[in-house]
Amino acid sequence: MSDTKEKILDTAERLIGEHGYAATSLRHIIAEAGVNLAAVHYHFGSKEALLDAVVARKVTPVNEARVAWLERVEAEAGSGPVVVEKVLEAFLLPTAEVANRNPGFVRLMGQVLAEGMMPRIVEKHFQATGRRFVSALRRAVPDLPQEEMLWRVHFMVGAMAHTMCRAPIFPQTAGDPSDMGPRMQRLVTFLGAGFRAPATAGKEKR
Amino acid sequence: MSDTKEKILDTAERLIGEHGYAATSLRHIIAEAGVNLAAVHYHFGSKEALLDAVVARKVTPVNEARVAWLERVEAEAGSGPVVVEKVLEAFLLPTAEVANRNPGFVRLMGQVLAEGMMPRIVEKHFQATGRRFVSALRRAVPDLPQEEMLWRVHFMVGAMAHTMCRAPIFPQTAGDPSDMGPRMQRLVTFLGAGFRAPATAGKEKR
DNA sequence: GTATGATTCAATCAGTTGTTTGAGTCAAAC
DNA sequence: GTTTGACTCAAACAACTGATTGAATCATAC
Repeated sequence: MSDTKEKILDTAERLIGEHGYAATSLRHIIAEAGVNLAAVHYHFGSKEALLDAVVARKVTPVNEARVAWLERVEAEAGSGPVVVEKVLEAFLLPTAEVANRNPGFVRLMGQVLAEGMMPRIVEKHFQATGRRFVSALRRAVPDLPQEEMLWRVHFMVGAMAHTMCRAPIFPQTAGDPSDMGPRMQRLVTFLGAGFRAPATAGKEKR
Repeated sequence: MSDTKEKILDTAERLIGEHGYAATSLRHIIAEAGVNLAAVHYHFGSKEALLDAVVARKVTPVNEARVAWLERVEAEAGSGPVVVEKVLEAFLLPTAEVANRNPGFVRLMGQVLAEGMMPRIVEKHFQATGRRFVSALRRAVPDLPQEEMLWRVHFMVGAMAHTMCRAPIFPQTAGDPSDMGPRMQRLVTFLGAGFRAPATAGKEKR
């Protein structure tokens, strides 16, 4: 791959991860990358296509790692029940692994989801893997009504996106703030308990 | 309050809630509001100050309702333990109540948090109430280490923000999609179980 | 060496951004 | 009736946006 092309991808990944898609201009990117503006359109065609390329470059291996991990979990479970935390680990920990050698990418993924940018791009790169994991979760929590399951997946996406790209509001005492591992582990604990919770009673409250 | 000023606030609230702060221009706002561009700067001074005014207008009563509800919960608990779900209800259900007569505002609040826009604004309007609820949660889950508590609050904010301003990725079968009540109730169930979960073991996985 | 195709470059396009200006309008105060 | 202050208006500001152009550069193949 051309050196210029790679510099653009790297810089776009970092800047969009930091400031979001709408707030990051092509001129910010090319200035930091030290390349010409026209190179962006030459190599990618448009700003939106650049974002797509940035996402595509790294999300595919992550999704493959997720599915591979999930298949390992399902194989271990055999015909017995799947532990929901194991499914969540298969989904969340691959990003943590990537994050430690590539923090910019994880923030970008969080931004893509949190900013709600380009539903088309989200759909394109996450739909297939997403459905795969929804099935796995359904098997892990079989008693939960389908609708409540899907809401909980929605909650999970929100918590995950926020965790991947935002600094905590309240100061954390912990060690290395760039190490995603521990916080993802905590997230698994948190979400696992959430998925295990009995379905919400249909009563109106208060 | 001037008619023009109110129209600007209403329209800004709706449009920023729909598209985010960076993606909403003042000209979009004034076109839909049917007012003059200069009126924005006359009444508010700048785009950022407009956002501040939009948030301030309605977040104060919501935060007051939250704290009042929380005080009711704490009074009922007396010196006994506080139920974590009750605390979460005090935090989340006031927004659902507002949402049903004012959907634009809740989406805006979600955007403000999800887009990570204006940390200053978030701090200004949420810090005090936030600390109040962190204390209440600490009392509701006293065995949880402080650090893990704060992470869970972080997860909660993410799930909440996402729920308030994004359509679910996977199609939901449910009834009225604009009714925030049921989904907030489900969120309380989900988050409540998450907060109740025992602290994450410090072991490295895999 | 020359032709070829890929890549880079500065310059420019038309359109949008937040913001400012100064003249104009209007109702209430005197 | 005039003055005053609050408000609205069209017009313009400079800066920035994503995108396009056509000439210049480069390595490679012939």
